Amino acid sequence: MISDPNSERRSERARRAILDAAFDLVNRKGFAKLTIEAIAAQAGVGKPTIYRWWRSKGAVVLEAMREELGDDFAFPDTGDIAADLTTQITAVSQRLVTGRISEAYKGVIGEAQNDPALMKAFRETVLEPSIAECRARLESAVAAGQLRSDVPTDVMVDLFYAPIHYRHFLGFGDDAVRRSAELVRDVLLGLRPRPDAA
Amino acid sequence: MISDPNSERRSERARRAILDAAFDLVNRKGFAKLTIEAIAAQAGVGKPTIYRWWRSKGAVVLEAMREELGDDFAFPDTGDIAADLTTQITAVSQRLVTGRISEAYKGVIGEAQNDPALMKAFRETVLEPSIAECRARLESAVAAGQLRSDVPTDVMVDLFYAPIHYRHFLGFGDDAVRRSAELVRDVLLGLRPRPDAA
DNA sequence: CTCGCGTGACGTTACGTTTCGTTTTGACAA
DNA sequence: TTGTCAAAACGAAACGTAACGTCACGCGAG
Repeated sequence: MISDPNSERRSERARRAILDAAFDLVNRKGFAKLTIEAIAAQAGVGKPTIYRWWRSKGAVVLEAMREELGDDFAFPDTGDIAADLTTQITAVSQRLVTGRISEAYKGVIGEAQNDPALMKAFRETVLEPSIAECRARLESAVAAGQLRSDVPTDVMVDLFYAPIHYRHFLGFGDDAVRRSAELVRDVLLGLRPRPDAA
Repeated sequence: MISDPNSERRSERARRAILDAAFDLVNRKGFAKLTIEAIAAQAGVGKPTIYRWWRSKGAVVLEAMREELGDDFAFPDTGDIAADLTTQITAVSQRLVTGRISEAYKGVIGEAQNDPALMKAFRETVLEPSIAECRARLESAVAAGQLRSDVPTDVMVDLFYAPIHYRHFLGFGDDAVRRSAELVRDVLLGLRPRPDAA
């Protein structure tokens, strides 16, 4: 590990080339066959430059994915919670399974299983912003009386996000996308307010 | 890759030693730091013997985990679906997060992201038997009028299994176990039959 | 002048395979 | 049931290869 580089003198050109090369390579070769040496070669950069600024290839790919993703995690709010959830959950599922970041996403989470710092970074920069947007939308639906109020919204979030990730990581493939609308419909069957006390 | 060994002449002694060493090492070192060479050394076995019978360390660990797990995926059936689900989902969550197979489970699924054959084997030998048991129990509950009949039971299974895996893979740790009973309770709020047509 | 940069080389680790005796095993004969 | 024998799996060792993460060097930009 190289100690304490001065980030003010950092080369933006090298940084961009590294992230671009990493993102291109992870999609063409897959995360497992991605190497720091290949990133350096394609980026026209020295290996020490990569090791100077990132702890692992997982960290590089996370940052590349993070930039590809942008910082717009906004949830639509048309007033119709069923429509908004169907739109967004399907979109997220599609982005995970068939989208540009699919390989990077799987790879980072796989590596993060053995790298707590990487897991922390992934959750803070990718997962939690997305969860927060979803929960905010669900809370507004609860306030509008469109969803029951006796199930915590963070559990509701899990009911939508967990199946998407579960199906993605466990290799259900396109099936996960196809069934995402059905998932939203079925979960909403249970999350609608009910007049009686069952 | 070595071609077509005769499984009738296979050494059970070597097989046992390899699986035991793999399972011990994956728990002590973690899956990422597990190597075929270390397995061979600890098992007192030559590397070619491992490569002769398994395609990768993931395949070795899967088989070791599979044997540790046994083939009893039975779901309790006391007639009370809430109690049975709470018991079993909590148990499965605990086994995943803090149990003996935790490291092996995470490692195999991580490697399976880049190894379709391993993913297929994992699903067929571990995941699907467990899902089948869960779904059978849910179907009997539907038949008994304890659960609504307008949500497919395979979606119901996902509502319980997906959050467990999702929380495990995304590093929620012990929190996943602590909240599993709450999860069952909240999901059941929505899966109970409702008298009205909302 | 400083310090990040690219280059190239370093020792190390693990890969997956090959070679080579040794030992086990199933098949067959008595 | 028991003995023998060839085939094949075995353990050990060594191989070339790939990528690791680090270091030393000289260049060039701030």
